[in-house]
Amino acid sequence: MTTTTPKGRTELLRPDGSPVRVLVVDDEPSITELLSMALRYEGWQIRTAADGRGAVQAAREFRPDTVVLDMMLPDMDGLSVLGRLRRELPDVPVLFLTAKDAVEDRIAGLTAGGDDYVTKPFSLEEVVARLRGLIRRSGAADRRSDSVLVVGDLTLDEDSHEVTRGGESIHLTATEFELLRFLMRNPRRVLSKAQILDRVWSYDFGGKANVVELYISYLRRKIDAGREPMIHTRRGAGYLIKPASS
Amino acid sequence: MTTTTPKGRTELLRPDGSPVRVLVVDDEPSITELLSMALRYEGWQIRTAADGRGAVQAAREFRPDTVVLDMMLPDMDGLSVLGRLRRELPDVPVLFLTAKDAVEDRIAGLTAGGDDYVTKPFSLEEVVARLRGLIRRSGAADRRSDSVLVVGDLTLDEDSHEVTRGGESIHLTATEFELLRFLMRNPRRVLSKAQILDRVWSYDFGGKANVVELYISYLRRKIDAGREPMIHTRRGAGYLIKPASS
DNA sequence: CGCGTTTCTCAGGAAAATCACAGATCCGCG
DNA sequence: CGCGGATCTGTGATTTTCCTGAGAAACGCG
Repeated sequence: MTTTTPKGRTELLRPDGSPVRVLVVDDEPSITELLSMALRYEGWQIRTAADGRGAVQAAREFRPDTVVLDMMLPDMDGLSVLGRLRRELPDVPVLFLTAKDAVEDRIAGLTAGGDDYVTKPFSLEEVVARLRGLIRRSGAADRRSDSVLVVGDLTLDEDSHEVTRGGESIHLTATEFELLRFLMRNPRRVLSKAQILDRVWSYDFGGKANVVELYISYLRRKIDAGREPMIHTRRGAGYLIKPASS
Repeated sequence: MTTTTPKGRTELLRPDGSPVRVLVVDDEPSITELLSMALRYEGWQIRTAADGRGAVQAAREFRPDTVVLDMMLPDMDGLSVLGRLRRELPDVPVLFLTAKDAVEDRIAGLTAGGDDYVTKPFSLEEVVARLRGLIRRSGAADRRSDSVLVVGDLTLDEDSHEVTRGGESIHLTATEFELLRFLMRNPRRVLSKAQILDRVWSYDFGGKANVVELYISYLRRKIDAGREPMIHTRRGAGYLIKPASS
């Protein structure tokens, strides 16, 4: 089920109308904190655990709808934790966090059941998007909630990664796509460069804030080219997207 | 009966609209877990058992539409289990799991009655495809549900393994066929290399994700050669297939 | 056992994406 | 109207990702 808040944000809810519950398992407090903040902001209920033992117990008590699981835990290896979680929560999809390099070798079978993973360092937009996807597809939320964001004549499909304006298909790079998704998930709302940087770029990004301007510029060329602009600058404040002519 | 979800996935249902029920029998928890995840994702209801005794009991209670049966069980040999299962479930088709080498001899005779088998290590695509075939042919699901996938002018017949584009027949190797089937069962959806690997390659595959690129390349030569391409790369995300010109 | 086919590894090169830098442009304000 | 900070964008270096040829190993089959 989805509802739309007065501000235009859509949020996922469970069929009975209660908030989605997410268990976050990672031993680095900075990560669990970062994720907690971001996921609470989505309107979800969060519980955190720092190790496998705590994860299993939290799973038992908290009965989450989905789990974010770091594969690198201090007390037991990721696969054992996964096994025990599965015993507690057979139908709950898991989003794995893995180190960038450890990826290739053995994510075996992990995505087979509809699970998913992101590599560290991740961007919050990516984690949120993937969690939304997992929840949506698992049936914990109403299945009819679909994967298409619409603002005016602009559409963005999170499954096919397809973006269209006025029916015309538009090709975006991965970063452009995430930036546009973030804008479109917050239509008519001014987003500061800092917010955008924190959300769309990975948490360890060391570069200049100028990249936001740069990518806004890229997006405009592709989205607004020739047409009535939908992406607007609020000098000294940030950017916002809204339907043309309003 | 088949229904089509909003996302374009088709799922098998029983004539009364309830989900298909599958009993999975294997003594290795990692296998039952892997299969449970994958088969649940197909929208089926799963029950597992770890030995012959449990299998018979589960059969009696759960009344599955089909059974996945490891022929190597701890308590009794495969044939006895099969016999007792048959007494409980006379008309239910069975998918045998067997070790790669111990195959040919006796299994061949067993499949005469409409059953089927796959050898360990298997790929999930293969298991799912064969189960779908068994269910379809057994009449547990509506018989009209057919075995041909169609995307644009590309067709793939899961029964005859025939592939055509624009009417022209195309010869694919086994791996190419499974990859294309997976793509075509998820048209217009971006599939990551990890997803593809987990689904199309066997669960013990230790190689690099580069094989996916390689086989995509093979497929393109055969499917897209000269024509308008249907297989598309989403850099940093994965691959997807969709009808040409859209 | 030998041959053709299939599967897979490896590595070079091509293509695309990301980002820093810097000069151009815009805007609000005095 | 002119200034200064904020924003925009062209250029090109760097990094990442992807494609594909060549060949080795495994397999299937007669």
